[in-house]
Amino acid sequence: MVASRDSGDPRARKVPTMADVAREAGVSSTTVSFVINNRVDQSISAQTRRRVLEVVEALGYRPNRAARNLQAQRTATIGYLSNERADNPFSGQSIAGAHDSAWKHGTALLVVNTTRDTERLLAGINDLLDRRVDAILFAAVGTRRVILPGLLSNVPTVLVNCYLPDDSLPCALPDDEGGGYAATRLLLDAGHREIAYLAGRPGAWATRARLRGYRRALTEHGLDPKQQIVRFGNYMADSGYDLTREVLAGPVLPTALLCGNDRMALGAYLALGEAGLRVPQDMSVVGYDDQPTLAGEVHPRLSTVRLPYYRMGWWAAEQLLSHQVGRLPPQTLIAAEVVPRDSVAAPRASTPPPTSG
Amino acid sequence: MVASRDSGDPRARKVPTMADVAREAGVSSTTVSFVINNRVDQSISAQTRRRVLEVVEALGYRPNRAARNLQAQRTATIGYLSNERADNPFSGQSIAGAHDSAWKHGTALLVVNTTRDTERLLAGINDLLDRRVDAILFAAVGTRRVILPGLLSNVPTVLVNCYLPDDSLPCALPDDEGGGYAATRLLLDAGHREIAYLAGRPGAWATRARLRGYRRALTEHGLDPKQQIVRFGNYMADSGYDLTREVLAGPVLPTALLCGNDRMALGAYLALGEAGLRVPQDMSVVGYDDQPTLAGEVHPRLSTVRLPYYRMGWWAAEQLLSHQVGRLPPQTLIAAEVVPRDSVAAPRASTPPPTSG
DNA sequence: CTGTTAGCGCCTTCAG
DNA sequence: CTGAAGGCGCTAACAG
Repeated sequence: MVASRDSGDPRARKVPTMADVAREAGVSSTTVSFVINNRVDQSISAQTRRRVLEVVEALGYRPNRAARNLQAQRTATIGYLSNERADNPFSGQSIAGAHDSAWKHGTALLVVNTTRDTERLLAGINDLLDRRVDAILFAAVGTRRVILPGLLSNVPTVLVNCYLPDDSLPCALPDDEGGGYAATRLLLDAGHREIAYLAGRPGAWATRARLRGYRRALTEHGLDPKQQIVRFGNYMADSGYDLTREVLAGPVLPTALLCGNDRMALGAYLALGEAGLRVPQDMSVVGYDDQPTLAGEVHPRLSTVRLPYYRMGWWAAEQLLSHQVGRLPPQTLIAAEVVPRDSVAAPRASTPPPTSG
Repeated sequence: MVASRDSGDPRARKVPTMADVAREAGVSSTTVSFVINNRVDQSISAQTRRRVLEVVEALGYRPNRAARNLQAQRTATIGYLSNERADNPFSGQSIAGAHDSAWKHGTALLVVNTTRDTERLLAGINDLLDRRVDAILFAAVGTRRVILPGLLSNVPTVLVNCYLPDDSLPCALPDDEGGGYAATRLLLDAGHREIAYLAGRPGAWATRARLRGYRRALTEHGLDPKQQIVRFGNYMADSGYDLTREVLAGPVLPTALLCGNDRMALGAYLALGEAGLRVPQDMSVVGYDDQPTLAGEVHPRLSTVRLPYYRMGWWAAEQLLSHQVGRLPPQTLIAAEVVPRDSVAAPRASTPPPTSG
């Protein structure tokens, strides 16, 4: 419920300025400024300070940031620029991470979505530059390589979820190899030896990284990756469904399905259900992403690996706001942690591996 | 790839000011201002205009918005304030809608997430006010009633996905009654007469509205809502799963399941699969929300109703930026459109209704 | 058609 | 311990 201050239209009452406070308190505006900003290098008598603060309170004075921005040559604002419309289930997390870090530093977040169009990207950067943001965080919706205009070298910039061909700007990337490794270990440690990998879109950065992790985990366990079933899909639930049916129709039945992401795992759930197989009793399933309102809610709750969107956003803003950008390595991997839930169990019976050589 | 303008550190080269342009072009800064802003009420000789533009180009001059903001007493910025951390799968859509509208108007979006804490909310509003945003869009993550501090009457404000007890601020709300009605009609039109409603959390605004729509559609079709199965859950997939099992175990089997949201529909899919029932051959299912990367991807693709997050955000920003706020009704319903996909078919056999009276 | 002057609201020298 | 003066970069008002 909003109680109108007065019956007139909003902002009718002139908002008090520092000069108003000064006049009312019988001091100069310089003094007011010192009090407002708690300047310790200046000594203000307790007397004066108190009077100023009283007037500030009485008038409801608040400093005008627009004026302060002009004079300070900084705006306590960082630009969050995304490479496409940030409306997927994860983008909010990355924005929230950047936001929370910024807020902690008394800084605001200006969000600008671009399209995949270069013109638009340029316009977005220019707008941010014109507004004199202190720094820019450029975020991609899906992990990828990007090409960016040189304009960005005019302001501290950190990349999130993407990287430049020449690594000329520091970036935060999800540790998908580590994630793939951890996901595989989860299954290995539960006793599985036949772990089919229902991978995502072939060629994608994430797909390749996760696959590397998968292979490394297998190898470390003395298993030959070449002996395992690996199929590629497209990261959509349907492809998980189709791939699972293919695998179920195949000659060798794995005891676990490692999926490219949670949506594919969901497709696997559906196909498994149709085939009369139970998760995890008949088949263990592991996803990837920890997709909000999905992974933790399906039945049985899906074991998965959390994509560190929030933390990437947070980390990038932290670097920007603590002026670390110059000292950063080209790429920083942010851990993707395993979220063990209910979709993994020990394999039913220890079936012998496809080849015992 | 970023090509550094020069080898020094960023911003080393002083960015040119309007005075620089004026000096270089041999005119006054007023003239430069007129040219830059394309002021039609002022007449500038083509000669002068061209020279100024050349210098602007040569120096790479761009107006400093911070300075302009101070002088213009407006910032071409609107604040997007959310009642809690906007990191769910939908919040990005609402931000994107507001953003796209703002961008069209040459306006930027300052995003501030608050927590459910009043202190923090107050701090967020004050920050936005201090920064002299031209307007504020207050968005709730889930549709609900809210209480807001009177501070907001100092700036044009529109609410999204929430409303005030006294309707003193205009708001955009999803037309969930219309959505519930449309979803039910989808099933009715396909020939279903026994439509169980697996509703969401009892008492929630959305639940009540959708239920009203459901009942209205039934009644219009000469069906008695009281004869239908209605169960309440909590909007999570698990409750859809549990409720579906309950219904399947019951004495009367409906031919269709109308679910409180897509996650519950997903739970229904899982339970149905386990029971050996196929969607839509054995049971039609309709969800609600059109949850991104979920509804359109499950197998079969889920028929649902799209929650108008993007459009609510867009609409609110439009009102704010076209100064319509004063003329708005207390509540504006934004249509929630049906998205027919593959999870609805005609009922297998026309079983007689539970009671034929 | 163009220039001069003043001021948006704040902060930072530099004097007292 | 406090005040006066000047300027951040831009635009509006008023001359000429």
